[in-house]
Amino acid sequence: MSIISAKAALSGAVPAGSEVTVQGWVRTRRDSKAGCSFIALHDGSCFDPIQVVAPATLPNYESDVRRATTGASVIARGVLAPSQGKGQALEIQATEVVLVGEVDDPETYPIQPKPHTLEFLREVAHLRPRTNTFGAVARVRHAAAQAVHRFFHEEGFVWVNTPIITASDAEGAGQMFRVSTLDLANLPRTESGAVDFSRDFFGRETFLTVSGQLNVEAYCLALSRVYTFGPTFRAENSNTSRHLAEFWMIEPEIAFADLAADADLAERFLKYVFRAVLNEREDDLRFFAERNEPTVVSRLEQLVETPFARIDYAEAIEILKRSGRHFEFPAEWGADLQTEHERYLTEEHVKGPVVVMNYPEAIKAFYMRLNDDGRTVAAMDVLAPGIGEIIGGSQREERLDVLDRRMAQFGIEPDHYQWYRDLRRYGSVPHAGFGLGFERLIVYLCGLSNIRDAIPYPRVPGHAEF
RNA sequence: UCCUCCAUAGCUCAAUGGUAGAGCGAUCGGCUGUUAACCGAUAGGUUCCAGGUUCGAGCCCUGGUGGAGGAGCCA
Repeated sequence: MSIISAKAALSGAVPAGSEVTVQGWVRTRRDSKAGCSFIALHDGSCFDPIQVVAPATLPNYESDVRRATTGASVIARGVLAPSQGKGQALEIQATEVVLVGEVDDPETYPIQPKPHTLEFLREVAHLRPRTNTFGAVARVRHAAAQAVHRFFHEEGFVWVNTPIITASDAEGAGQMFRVSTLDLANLPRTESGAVDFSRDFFGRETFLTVSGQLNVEAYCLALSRVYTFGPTFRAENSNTSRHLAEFWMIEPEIAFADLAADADLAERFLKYVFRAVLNEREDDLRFFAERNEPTVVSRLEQLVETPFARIDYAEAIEILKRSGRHFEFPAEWGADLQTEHERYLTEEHVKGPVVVMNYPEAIKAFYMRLNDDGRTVAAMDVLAPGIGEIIGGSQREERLDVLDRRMAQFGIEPDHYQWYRDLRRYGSVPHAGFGLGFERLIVYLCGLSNIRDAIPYPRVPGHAEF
């Protein structure tokens, strides 16, 4: 008698008539005076639970089966058989039911068999994976993460684990979390009274990383095609449905490549990941389409099949000006595109995904390559209907003299970036890359409205419970 | 950080300044190869906290705390 998952039981992978064991948690139990109880048992292996039919003739029927309330853990052995009822093709005709862990107070068990608000479920983050929604999010997140690694692996990329703890100053990417073992109540001081970080664990100030990009560039200029995929931290006090203090970022970097190659990579990447999730998590996506966002499947299918348009920033500004649309912030050359601008471009003008390229140099980061016109940099944003900006990237400045000028212009201390400058001194090549926040991808895939539901344990200002 | 809205039973929400209610969930019973079943009954309340106004505050005022949406910043 083999132990099988609900997925194996329901998918036909195990032939009907087999003696099997299933184990999981009770979603609902319905008692029938016909002489049995119906237990909807979920184990997370797929969206649907497996129905266990427990006959009243079981010796522990009154003592255990009738106490298997919502949330209890159960092992059931029996025959996988065609269901006599409608609603499922197969079910377990149980010959033995073991109540492994009961719910000691059913009244206060938070996950009741009824709809809950996502806000409430955030307060019980340790139990919310037992719900339809968060089980499905977890499976989609896994499928997407696997697809990310598979895509890069198949394209010959090397996964580089850039450091979590970094001594690099924020290059304008945001506030950083300090990492220190100093005694906060008794800080060592220098003669001038400043905190003496030379006595800290690393002998200097250190922080949690805000990006692995600069580190991964070094590996790019050796291994040619590399990427990072790991946790990233921002200490910004931003309380929105789109920001987390701890999130996962994906940052590929390619050598001997320009911005056009970067945009091509971004397009292939998104299509690969979306196609994989469409193929692998059809059950979960169907649920999200019913529950969250009706277009969640159709918009993914459309994005996979539509070639991404490419327009210049300057062209985008002209399109916005000619649109006749009133924007809260008028589109002007030199200003960054607002959310309302991005949505107009992708949802109404292009009516599909679009890559906007070559932004004014003053509004972009110091490491982005200065174009020959001297006023724009080789930066790109990928915009998609229903979400707006999903990827940001650039060709990097590979010329040391230009990089030094840009660092000076942005007021960046060159001493902290000697190793980064070295990459331009020893065998520099044109290279490019992009970054995207993994949770924003999950929000889009699942049709969620708050990024706090796209990560198991969200960290935001004021909250690090669980 | 700024703006707006919100906070009442385990959950979702009602309640003109005058006796705090319903649905769902839970418990018990009934019924049924059931489908987040159905029918009946029962239990369940510091109305977020601290002040204030009033004969009387869930409701009005002040200050907190917490939540949501939007903005800015960004991924």
